[in-house]
Amino acid sequence: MLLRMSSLFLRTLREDPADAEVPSHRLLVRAGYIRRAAPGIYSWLPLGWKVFRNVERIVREEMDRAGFQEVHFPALLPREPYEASGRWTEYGDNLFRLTDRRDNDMLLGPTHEEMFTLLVKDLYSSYKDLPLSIYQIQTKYRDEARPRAGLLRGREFVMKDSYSFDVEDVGLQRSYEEHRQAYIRTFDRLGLDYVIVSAMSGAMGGSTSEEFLQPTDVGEDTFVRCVNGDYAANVEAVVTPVPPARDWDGVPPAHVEDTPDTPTIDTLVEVANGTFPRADGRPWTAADTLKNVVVTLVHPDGDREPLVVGVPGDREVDLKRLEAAVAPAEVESFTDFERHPLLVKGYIGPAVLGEKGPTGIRYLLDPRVVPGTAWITGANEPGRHVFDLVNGRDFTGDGTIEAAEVRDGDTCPIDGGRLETARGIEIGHIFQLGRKYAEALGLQVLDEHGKLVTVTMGSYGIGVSRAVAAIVEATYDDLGLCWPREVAPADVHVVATGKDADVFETGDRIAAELEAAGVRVLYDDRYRVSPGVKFKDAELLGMPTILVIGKGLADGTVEIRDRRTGEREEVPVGEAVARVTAIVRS
RNA sequence: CGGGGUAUGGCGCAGUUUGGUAGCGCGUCCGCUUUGGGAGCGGAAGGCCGCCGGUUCAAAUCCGGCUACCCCGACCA
Repeated sequence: MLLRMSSLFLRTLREDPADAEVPSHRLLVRAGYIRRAAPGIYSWLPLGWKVFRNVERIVREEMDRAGFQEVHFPALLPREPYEASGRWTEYGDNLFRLTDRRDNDMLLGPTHEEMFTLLVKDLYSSYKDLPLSIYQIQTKYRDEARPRAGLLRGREFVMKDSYSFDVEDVGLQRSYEEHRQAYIRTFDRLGLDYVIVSAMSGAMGGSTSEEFLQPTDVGEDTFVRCVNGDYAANVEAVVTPVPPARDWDGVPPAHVEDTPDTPTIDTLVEVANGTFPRADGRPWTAADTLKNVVVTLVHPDGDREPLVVGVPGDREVDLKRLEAAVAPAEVESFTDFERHPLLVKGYIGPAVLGEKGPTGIRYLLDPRVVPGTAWITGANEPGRHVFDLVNGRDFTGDGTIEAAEVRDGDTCPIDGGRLETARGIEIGHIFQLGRKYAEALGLQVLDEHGKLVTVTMGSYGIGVSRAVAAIVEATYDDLGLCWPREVAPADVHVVATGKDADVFETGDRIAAELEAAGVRVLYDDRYRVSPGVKFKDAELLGMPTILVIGKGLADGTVEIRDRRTGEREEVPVGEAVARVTAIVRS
């Protein structure tokens, strides 16, 4: 259907909207693709809706091609299934809740694991029915504390979510791999320049998990990748290579020293260098100290447990990494020093820690704190620290934990190369859920021996509306939007400039012929609009090819421009349709 | 939830310090001119100045309270 600018429901803005910061948000609003309806909730206008549906179509085609079957659940859901899985309470304020006229609790679905699981349970009861992968493309509702950046984090958004059901673990791995391949094809077609990173399954339970990230500074996820290209991971999932254990021969016995007024690492290093210079003359640094950070874990059943994390003093504890490591427990700051008199704030040391120590508090160490390493650390008395305290000789932890911050330049766990940090938008996430939901909701089938077994599941998501924004972030330039052809609202933007009837007659004819040839056309047939306005709009709106009909017509030529490269070519009017068609099909 | 900011026509903003007819640019409508890089001239429509209360002869402006939105952080498959 030919899109005519003269009647298209569109108003482009000459200036940036004041409330939009990130490029995708700014440009989509300015180019008249979306409008804000409420915080984190957007309306789609004709051009935006076309892009959205193109993205949705590509996702659907690739899911169908992989043999997954599409279903469609309601967005408005009853409370019971979410009560059964525990998420009615777990989701907390992020759940949009409402009641119907009979006062029954309802919710707007934030995600649909429960519904899928129960549907399969309803219909299937034999191992012969499996494996099965089903999906939907559905509007999801999450009452985010802080929606931001337009489509990147909304309270209403569209997600494609798939679920796989298998009897055995190997089957789950196969289903997972099928989804992984389908995602690769999907994101390739969407024109994204994504990175696949190892991720934490976090609160979802389960084991293997990977994220598809579109690298960009405005992304909300931080990930690392090895400069040698053999490793990429979300910071939460980064594995620290463990240095070899060291020999502690020659390390003097541990000795406690007075270090007044040194509650922080900085003050400690200063006093250590001033009062206790090292024998070899090398100055103490923060990396020589062992920092013991107390936090409170809140377990899902409500139990509160203090935990001490020991990290080299030059690193902070990264709360996100810590939470990922202790999931499903949550982390709160520790304030209860009154009930734990042995914990001396600012001077906490290993001597009182550990499940077998005087406090009985679990003590987990950063992987860098290997046996044989010597540390300056708290002596559990105000103003006192212990020097040359050796792991394995003088203290041990209850295990290790990945909770220290990850930094640019850290070491790759695969080949020892340098890790670089970057930000990205999460556009897809695949993981092996395992049996958590199947167990909670009683999804079992009979195996070949007639025995009931619990089904193992995988869960796979693509943020469809978010992908629209991610594509913009990956493709925009100074002039405006710049769509990859397959998701663009049209293949070619035909611009008629000038006032001659000839120009518009030619434009009408070429637009019609292009449409007849199967080329999607946006036709700027606005009369009495100056050429400058039309060119600016064409660049802002971002169709991949622009065909200008104007002053060249006197010489029998029109101009074809590539929106991305800016390249221009003059072609005879008679060849314009064939030329554009060839470009579109190439 | 903590910190910062903003709220004036469809959009972007000035006006608030020092109370006195509500303004500018863009957009929209009408007329004439203009047509290869966001045209010109003339005319017009469009505003409970976020809300509630107070002070005052008089409040966009001063005072008190509230709300909404944006940004940073916390939170968030």
